[in-house]
Amino acid sequence: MGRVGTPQRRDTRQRRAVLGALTNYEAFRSAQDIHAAVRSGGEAVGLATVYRSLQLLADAGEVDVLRDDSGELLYRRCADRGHHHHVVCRSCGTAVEVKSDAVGRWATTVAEEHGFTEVEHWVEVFGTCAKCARHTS
Amino acid sequence: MGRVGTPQRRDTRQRRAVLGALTNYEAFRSAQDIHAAVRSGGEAVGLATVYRSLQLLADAGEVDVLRDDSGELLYRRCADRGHHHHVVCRSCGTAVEVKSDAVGRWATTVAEEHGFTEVEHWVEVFGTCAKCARHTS
DNA sequence: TTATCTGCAAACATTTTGCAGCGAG
DNA sequence: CTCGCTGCAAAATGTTTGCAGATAA
Repeated sequence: MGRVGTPQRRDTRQRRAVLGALTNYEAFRSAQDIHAAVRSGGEAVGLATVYRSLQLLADAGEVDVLRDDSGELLYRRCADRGHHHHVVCRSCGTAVEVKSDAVGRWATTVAEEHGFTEVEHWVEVFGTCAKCARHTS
Repeated sequence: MGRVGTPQRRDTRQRRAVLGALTNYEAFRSAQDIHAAVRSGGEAVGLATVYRSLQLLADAGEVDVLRDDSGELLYRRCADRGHHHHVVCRSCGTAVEVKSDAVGRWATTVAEEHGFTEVEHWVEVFGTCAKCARHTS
């Protein structure tokens, strides 16, 4: 009879490196950017391992994930582990965490009015942050 | 001196076929699904042409685009040409158009409070539609 | 006639996966 | 000693693009 349930998680040098790169970093970044950051920090970690670690962290709710316009996945470790949204800078990825029960309630209500169940909502706000506005103008 | 501005749009059999497949179809579908639908309707159209047509239609605001969980782009022709959101069925793609000035105002306000400009928001609601809930249960 | 469109195949970019060896527990 | 993890390279996926010929206007 096969093993069920979540396998043990091991504490490896590579996973510590990925988590380290995410900690206290305010911008959403792609897996490739994070990989580059880890490497330039002196740690040798394979790209596939970075992808696998990020997936694990995302599944565990340790990091937030969103897609940019081009469809690339971006990752960031947020202070708030609960449900929240982001205001993300289109140009540098910097993000601010935002809470709003109102939006969630609106989504659920509207969906249920149309006969939908198991309602989930996805809200992201994009803009140009103050710093990037200064550089660009 | 080179030509500037939008090139002429030609009315071809292929584009009519793609637009036809989108007209009065309530679900969001991938380019590949739409391609299959066009073909099974008896029209010979290349996949690349379908992609190009959809891009053109999307740029013109004639069709709405969103990404599903897997990152695939889905297309649908909506009645409302203005800004609106969708409640989309996770399982069949059927979508209901929803208007909400409140959500837009909330997004803009919150973003500006944090110093962001050129604010844009992205809101989609996912759920299981009544029909699919019946089939699955 | 001529600029745009089409089809095909090749190119792309991101992400996933198979596998053999490594290493945490 | 085991079973999960890693690195690499190969595969998979969805989408885009170059080019030569077809075709609206």
